[in-house]
This record gives sequence, structure tokens and C-alpha cells, in this order.
Amino acid sequence: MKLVYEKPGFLPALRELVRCNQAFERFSATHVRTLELTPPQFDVIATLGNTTGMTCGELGEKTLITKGTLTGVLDRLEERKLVSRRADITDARRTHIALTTLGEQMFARAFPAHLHHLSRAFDRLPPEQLKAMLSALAELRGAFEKELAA
Amino acid sequence: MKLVYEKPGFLPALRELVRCNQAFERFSATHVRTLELTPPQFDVIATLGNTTGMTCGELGEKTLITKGTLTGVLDRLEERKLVSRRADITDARRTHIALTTLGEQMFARAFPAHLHHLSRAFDRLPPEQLKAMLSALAELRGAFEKELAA
DNA sequence: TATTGTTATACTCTATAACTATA
DNA sequence: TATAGTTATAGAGTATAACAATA
Repeated sequence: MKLVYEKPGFLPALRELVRCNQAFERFSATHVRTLELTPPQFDVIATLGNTTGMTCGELGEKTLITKGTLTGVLDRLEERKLVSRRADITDARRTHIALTTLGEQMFARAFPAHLHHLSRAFDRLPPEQLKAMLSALAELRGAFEKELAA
Repeated sequence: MKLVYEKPGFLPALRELVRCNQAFERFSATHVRTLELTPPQFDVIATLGNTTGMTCGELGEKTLITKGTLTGVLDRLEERKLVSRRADITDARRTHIALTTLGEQMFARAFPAHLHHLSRAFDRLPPEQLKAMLSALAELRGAFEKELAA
């Protein structure tokens, strides 16, 4: 029986995905660090931006940071006065996390700057290719998530 | 003047890329750890597989691991007898890294297993979409690399 | 003097599991 | 008893820069 990973195009696509992934991570992380944030910290700030805040659970779901790790990331952001923690009113087990005023300033500064940085690479792609990539990526992400859940 | 990141399709494509990236990382790393390797360790093993070895410099270039970090990763792999270090014959400044017999066994076991794991997600995509994604990813990676170099 | 790789430092993230307090 | 989040532990990667040996 033919091995599933011998499907035509699989290996090249995979190699390309891995390389693109690495290049993107590098390209993105290098810039994030110039904003004085680590990539997970940036994710948290970006996720909290333009919201009234959320619980640790929600934040962890959106950023894919597990709870134990999230506590540490939030500790460091709280220490820098970028986020605040307060107990949830209706359920005291929950902690409500939100950007402070300083955190909002950071978001307002860092988020567009980072988008702008990334756009330098995306600008090299024609719009149709962007669209094609979008649908392929969405499909692939769905596949990853289904497989992880399975 | 219109902001560059307002290019139509940029934001959705970016969001999708970030999410797909995270999903892929998670999907991949979770499995790699079951093979008793960290993602950087797997990268090193996979890069050395089916070669006669290479210098730290080459290995760092291919895996995108910086030299200081690479030393640590190699230390741990060497301790587990998966890779060997020996001085280069022609240039004693260089260290030649290669898989040991045990490392080759690890490669033979881990690499196909990981491909097989990843193929579970890729199998959900029709071949044409794979092809479309491949070209988009290749283009995008080129863009990242050019921008990083710039 | 330039290059290759190692060492040193300090920090951040990571997985995992036990624990506390609420519900 | 189950859930939300914290604490504890141990390890691994990261950036950065100084360093040794060699070219």
C-alpha cells in the first residue's frame, strides 16, 4: 500500500510550509523584539487590544498559550503595567485581564507598526496570489485543528 | 496616503497566516515531543539525515538556529549520543557534525513518523489546492527572506 | 585581522503536575 | 466533584556579547 505521505506534491508542499513558517517566525519575531515585547507578549497585547478584556481562559484559547505559561507571561506584563488583573464579579475563580492605559498605548504603537513591518513582505505578492493563499491556508489550518482534536 | 497594510486582502491573509502558523507549530511540535525530541532537535536530526554531516555554520544556516543556541542544542544531542562532533581536517576552526549510528536510527524512525503525522492534515486537501498553496508559500517565503536581508 | 565555534549571562517560554479557592 | 488560575519544578531555547583557537 502506498504510503500516505507519498501523495503527489506532499513533500515539496510540506518543505515549503516548514521553510515559510520559519522565515515568517524569524521575520516577525525579530521585529517584535524591537518593540520591547517577546512574541507571546505581543500576542497577548494584540489579542487584548480593542476589547474590554477577557478571562485567562479566553486569552489562552485565542493565543494558544497554556494556562501555566500564561500566568508567567501575564506576570511580566503586569509588572510592566501593561495589563491589569482583577477578579471576576460573577465568578471569583476567574481573573479578568485587560490592557492598562499604558498597555493601550503599547497596543496603539506596536500593533500598526508590526502590521506595517509584515506588509513589507506581503506587498511583494500580487492580490490574486494573496487570495489564493488565504483560501489554501484557511483550509490547511482547519485540517490541522481537526487533526489535533481527533 | 493610503497605508500599505490597507492593501485589499492583506489583513485577512495575514490573520490566516498567523493562525495557520500557530496551528501548524502546535500540530507539529506536539508530535515531535512524542518522539523524545524538541522541535530544534528534530530540525537538526532531519537536516543531518541522509548526509555525511556538515559544519556548525552550515547547520545553523539550514535550521535558522544561531550559533550560540546551536552549541547548546548539539550539546544535548551529543550527550544522548545522537550526533558526534569532530574537528574539520582542513580547517581546525570548524567542527564537523554528523549523526551517529544511534542518530541515524533516530532519523530513520522519527522522520518518516513525523511526515506521516503531518500527512494526516495534508490529506484533507485536494492536490490542486496543495499546488496553489505551494506556489504562494514559496513566493511569500522569498519575500520574507528578501525583507530580512534588506 | 577575520572567522568558527564555545562560553557566559540572564531571561523567557515550555510542559507537567500539584495545589488553592471558588463553584 | 469540577473548574479557574496559580505555584512549583526542571529543562530548553533565545539574544547578546565576550572569548579562544585558528586562519
